[in-house]
Amino acid sequence: MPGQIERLCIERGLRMTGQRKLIARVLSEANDHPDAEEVYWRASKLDPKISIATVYRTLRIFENSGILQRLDFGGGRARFEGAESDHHDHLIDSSSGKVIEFQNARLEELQERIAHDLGYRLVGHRMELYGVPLQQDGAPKDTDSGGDDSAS
Amino acid sequence: MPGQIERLCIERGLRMTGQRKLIARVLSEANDHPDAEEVYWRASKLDPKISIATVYRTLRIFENSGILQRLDFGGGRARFEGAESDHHDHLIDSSSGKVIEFQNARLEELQERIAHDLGYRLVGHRMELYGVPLQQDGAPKDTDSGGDDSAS
DNA sequence: TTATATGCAAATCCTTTGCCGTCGA
DNA sequence: TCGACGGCAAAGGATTTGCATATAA
Repeated sequence: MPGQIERLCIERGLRMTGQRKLIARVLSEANDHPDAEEVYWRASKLDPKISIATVYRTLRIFENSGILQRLDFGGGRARFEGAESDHHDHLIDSSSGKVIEFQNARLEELQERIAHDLGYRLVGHRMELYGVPLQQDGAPKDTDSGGDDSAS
Repeated sequence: MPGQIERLCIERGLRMTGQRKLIARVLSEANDHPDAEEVYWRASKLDPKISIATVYRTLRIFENSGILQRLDFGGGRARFEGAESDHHDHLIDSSSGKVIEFQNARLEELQERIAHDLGYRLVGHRMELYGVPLQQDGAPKDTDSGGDDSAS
């Protein structure tokens, strides 16, 4: 039983080699947003002979086929997630690096409207929120804070 | 009369060398979001002997001092803008690469709320909208479109 | 004077590519 | 079969860094 990613590969007519099946499987089983090296490590456990070049090539092919979504949370390395899932954005926990997915219709709607008001048709967007856990006590008030780009 | 960037440098006690003054000036005069190489070209016109290494080093120092904001519009190179200006987000014209700045209070508010509802205190965020000019005729209806990361 | 900056070139990091043997359809 | 694919190592692009010299304070 092929995973969702492999199924999509077949749908798009991609040649399914052992390596691609493996990478597809790794991605289907991932609940996080691994970077290329991480995908490589996971795939290596199942096939120690796989090459990092193949991983990069395959990720790019999957991305170009609309099977994967390339993400950028800063830190210089691209990260990936399946593109099939319904749209969502990410909140990155600045203290732990943990990534939380969320959806918000009003947000989407607002973005469309903003783009439209500026004379554009929205064709894509990227949004990441960076936050620290509330709980405990934490800072009493807000903290406008400039954007903190690095999340390594 | 030092520009705004140089003034901030002095405030933070940074040693003001000729190169730093130059780079500060280039940044103060920029109305766009230049990358390191672009800053280098502009600075080179005023001091042909300046090194690209100095530009990179200086940009990083300014960023770490909270004087500059590092941006990432895809394309693999970091871009910069002064951090002093009031907060805004960016809309990138996918067809021309042009960058438009905008502000939207409801958006900010909504982001704060989303983070809070997820149990986080927002400490930063990054948002870019990618769009194509409306005008003319264009596609009749919407086009959800997956996220298009590249804007080179 | 003296710690800090700059220039230059080599080094790093992530990612892509040329070449050639291998393999899926 | 045969063109597409994978492995290896070298190439690339952006950015950083070691080292010796120059310079701001």
